[in-house]
Amino acid sequence: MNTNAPVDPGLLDDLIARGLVHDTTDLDRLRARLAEGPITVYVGFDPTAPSLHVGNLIGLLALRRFQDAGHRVISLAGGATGMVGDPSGRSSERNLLDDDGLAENLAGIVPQLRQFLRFDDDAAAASVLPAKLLDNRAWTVGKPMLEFLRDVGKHITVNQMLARDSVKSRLDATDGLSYTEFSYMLLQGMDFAWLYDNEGCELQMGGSDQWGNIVTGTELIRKMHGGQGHALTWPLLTKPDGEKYGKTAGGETIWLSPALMSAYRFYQAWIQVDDGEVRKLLAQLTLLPLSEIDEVVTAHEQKPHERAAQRRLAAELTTIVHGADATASAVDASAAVFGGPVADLDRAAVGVLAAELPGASVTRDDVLADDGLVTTLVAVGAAKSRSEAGRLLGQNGISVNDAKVDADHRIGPEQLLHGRFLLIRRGRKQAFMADTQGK
RNA sequence: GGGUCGGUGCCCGAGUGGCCAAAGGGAACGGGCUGUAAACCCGUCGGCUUCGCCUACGGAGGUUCGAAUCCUCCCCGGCCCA
Repeated sequence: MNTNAPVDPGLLDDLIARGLVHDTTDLDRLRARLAEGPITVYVGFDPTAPSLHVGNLIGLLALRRFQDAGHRVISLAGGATGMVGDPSGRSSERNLLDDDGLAENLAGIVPQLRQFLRFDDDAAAASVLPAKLLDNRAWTVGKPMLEFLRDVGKHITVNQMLARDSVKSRLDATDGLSYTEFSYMLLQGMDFAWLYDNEGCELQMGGSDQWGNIVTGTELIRKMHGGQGHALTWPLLTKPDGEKYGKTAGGETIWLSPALMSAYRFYQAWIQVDDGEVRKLLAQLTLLPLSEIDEVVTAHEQKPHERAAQRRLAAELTTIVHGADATASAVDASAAVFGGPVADLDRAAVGVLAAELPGASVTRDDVLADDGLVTTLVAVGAAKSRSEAGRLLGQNGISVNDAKVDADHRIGPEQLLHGRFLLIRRGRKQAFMADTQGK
């Protein structure tokens, strides 16, 4: 490897301009180090769920930005740390994952980690340094406890651990903090120190809630190896009200896995973003150059009703996560749902909707029954219960194939699109498909 | 281990024998206005076979005509003491 390979000198300033730098250890030193040549950097992802979600997107893209800028990146699957649970940013104790759950989550996440970076041949083709994917179980699982206490624990005082915000807030809270979670920062710190020692990794990045964990790592690097580690954190993605980002209009987590959230729903989540948020999100979550982002935003401000900025944001993100084809389908489906009458859609277009929209299959008899509407609303997920379905109907919140319906509405066979489908809308933004499959 | 305070609906938080499916706030959802935006206004916000019934106030019993509210035991957490 040519350690003198050219690196993009503008990387750090670009990150700052995008609002992606919340805090760093000694910015000047980091800047100087980055100027010297490729650095090895890592971001860790704990398998807390079977898929990554928007919250992880900044981290994935951060690695991508570093790789594109000529650096060597490591994405770390937290198979070990995931067993313990990070108390950072949480007000209550985590439930421990069992082995099966952990294995399942890892199986879901690891391919996603691969998806965002360039490995081996792909890296060669793009002439960037190949990315590396590691699992911290490799150096953690077999670690004897006494060795851990002597090698790692000895270097960190409980005094500093107690001073961490993540710990302090939990000490003040009524739920307390278990010793297990308290120890989390040592495990993560050990990761950084191990990567420094074995992979030459000098920089760890993460959300601002990771600061304490990361700095524990730089501390260990200094004490165990006499080296200099750097930390860089970005602000957590939050909504204007300070809530963590990651929920859709329907209140569901924005997952990256198509199995958990279709491309259409993912696309819609971004289309609906507030005007005030869109520039920030474009800057932080896309790879578009800032100059282009400013153009898009300016255009949007001139004709806000066209929602060009939201469309661009949604398209960019959906492409990154789901690919160009899925994005095209999502755009088509969106046009169908929010465009003209669905009765005009051909069979293929309805098929796309059926695939992209949440929904369910129901029997023709159930749909056509006296209470078929309510039954269908619940089956399809438009209402959580029959009570809620009734309420929504009473509030004028439901339409079937574009037409508002009331509680007395009875579904007739002529309403079935292409003899089998029903487009159900709840409110302005949510759409569902019922499919009788001719049954 | 002892003492003490506490565990209420998605969250926070009132309630301390009937008027409680449980105040108030937040979130969320629907309607109106819009641009699939914000703000604002109105409404809803446990379930069901919905003018009634069922389930629910950490768990299990008990007292009572009647309990989220009283008693007993248990579980969990905070704080103080050991």
